[in-house]
Amino acid sequence: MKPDSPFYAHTLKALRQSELFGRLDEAVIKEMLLSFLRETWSKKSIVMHPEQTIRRFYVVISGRAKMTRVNPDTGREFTLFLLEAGDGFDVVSLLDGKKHNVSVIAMDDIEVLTAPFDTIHEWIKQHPSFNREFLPYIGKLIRQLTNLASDLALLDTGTRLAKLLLRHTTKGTPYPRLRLINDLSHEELAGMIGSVRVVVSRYLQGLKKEGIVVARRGQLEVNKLQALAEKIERHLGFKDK
Amino acid sequence: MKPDSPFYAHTLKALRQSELFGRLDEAVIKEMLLSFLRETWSKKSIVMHPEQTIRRFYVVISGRAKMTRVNPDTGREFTLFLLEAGDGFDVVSLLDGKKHNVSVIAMDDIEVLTAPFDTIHEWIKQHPSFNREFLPYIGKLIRQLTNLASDLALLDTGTRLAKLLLRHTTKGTPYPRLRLINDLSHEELAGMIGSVRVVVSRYLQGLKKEGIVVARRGQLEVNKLQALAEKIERHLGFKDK
DNA sequence: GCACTTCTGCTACCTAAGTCACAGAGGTTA
DNA sequence: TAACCTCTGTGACTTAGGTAGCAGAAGTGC
Repeated sequence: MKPDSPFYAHTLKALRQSELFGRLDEAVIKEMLLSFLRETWSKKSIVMHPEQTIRRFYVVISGRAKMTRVNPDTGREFTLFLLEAGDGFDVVSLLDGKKHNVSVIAMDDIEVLTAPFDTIHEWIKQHPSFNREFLPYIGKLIRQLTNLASDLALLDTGTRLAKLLLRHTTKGTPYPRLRLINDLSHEELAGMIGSVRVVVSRYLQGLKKEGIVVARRGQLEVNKLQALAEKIERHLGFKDK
Repeated sequence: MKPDSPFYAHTLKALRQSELFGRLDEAVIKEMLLSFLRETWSKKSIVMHPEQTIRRFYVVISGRAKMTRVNPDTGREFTLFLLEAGDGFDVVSLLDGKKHNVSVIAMDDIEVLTAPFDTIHEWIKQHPSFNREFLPYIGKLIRQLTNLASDLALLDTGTRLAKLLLRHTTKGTPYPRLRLINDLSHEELAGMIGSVRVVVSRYLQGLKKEGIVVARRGQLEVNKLQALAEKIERHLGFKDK
């Protein structure tokens, strides 16, 4: 992407705020941005399917996307990651060069940057500072995945849902705010905790009746942050979040 | 570990055969080995608990260990990784420097090498060749975890068990061999697929009756590799293993 | 060789969480 | 504004997978 592009300024800004690029020297970021191509994808479109995982690396600039895997028998979809501005994919293929059986689907109209794997590999080699940001980012990914897996193995659906909500709630004044997932359908929420629409609906009813959440079609808010946290604590002792 | 140690030779050999160190120059391996300390741990002992994750990095030289997380309410244990010779832990804390809520427990009498995080970070910085081996290794970890999580979310217990067995079976002549997990108790196997002893026993009975596996106390073998694979295929279309 | 522990198999039972089906509310499109 | 689609709520039903408990087999330690 060239500096004279009409999108240059806000794209650069997004990179500056990202975990992967934010702490790099201005000159380095700009150099990298030169190698990136900008793409836009409309809501619900498939940004990357399994066959394409080995080609290019993507960075989300605006909007949300989900990385999913589907059970072809039942048609059930499981969301491995919710990707937002600053997130990159697919990290696995980038690391080991092999195909990865996941799809990435846009949840909003989104903007992404993309560059070939070779370019990223070159950056890792040439810019120790980039490597230094990249490694902790991968650490965060693994952390998320270990939590996801052990939650699935050890907790019931109600607790997993409560954790999902808690994780995305920020204590705001005067009210807490549910970030990033507040407008998702029950179907989507279910996909994120490895369950099914009906079951999520049921549990949400429970939370509504207790006054812990407030919901209307496509809009969810957490009302009693404390009560939500207690609900989870009672069911387990994990502190790792 | 100094070259005159009685364990030097076979430790060096183990490193040479490992994924992380195997392809490094002889001189580099030897230099690294100098910084490592050797420890031994007896079966069932806790090699590392959550509080210790931030201190040192470990590499397994011989024997097996499991990385687990426990639900304090139910006491149920879930095995995130089975670690064997060549595997390192804890990668997450190494990458982001934060505590990680996992324990590592020896499943045999084991030997490990250990070095402070700073040392490993230094290697990553100083030895591009090490970084080059390290990144794909992390890729493998993430791959394993995404599979673990999506299997838990999308597949039934029987299929997960079948996949566990298949994954550790090597086509040998004249018979296939079940590697690494052939002597584990049903309890341990259950921990690896996020289930419970009784349920695993049940499914194993089924497999025995079909002649797919042969088992006696603490000894499990796969007899009909093909049949096992078909059992899984029927239940899903994943090719990612 | 005996006592003790660990593992396996099996039965009976319970329940969380799934499927199916339908109706009405709320948005969106023509 | 009518027709359509998507989302949510709910009831009835099924079932996979869990708990509890016990007995005997197989190892282990003394």
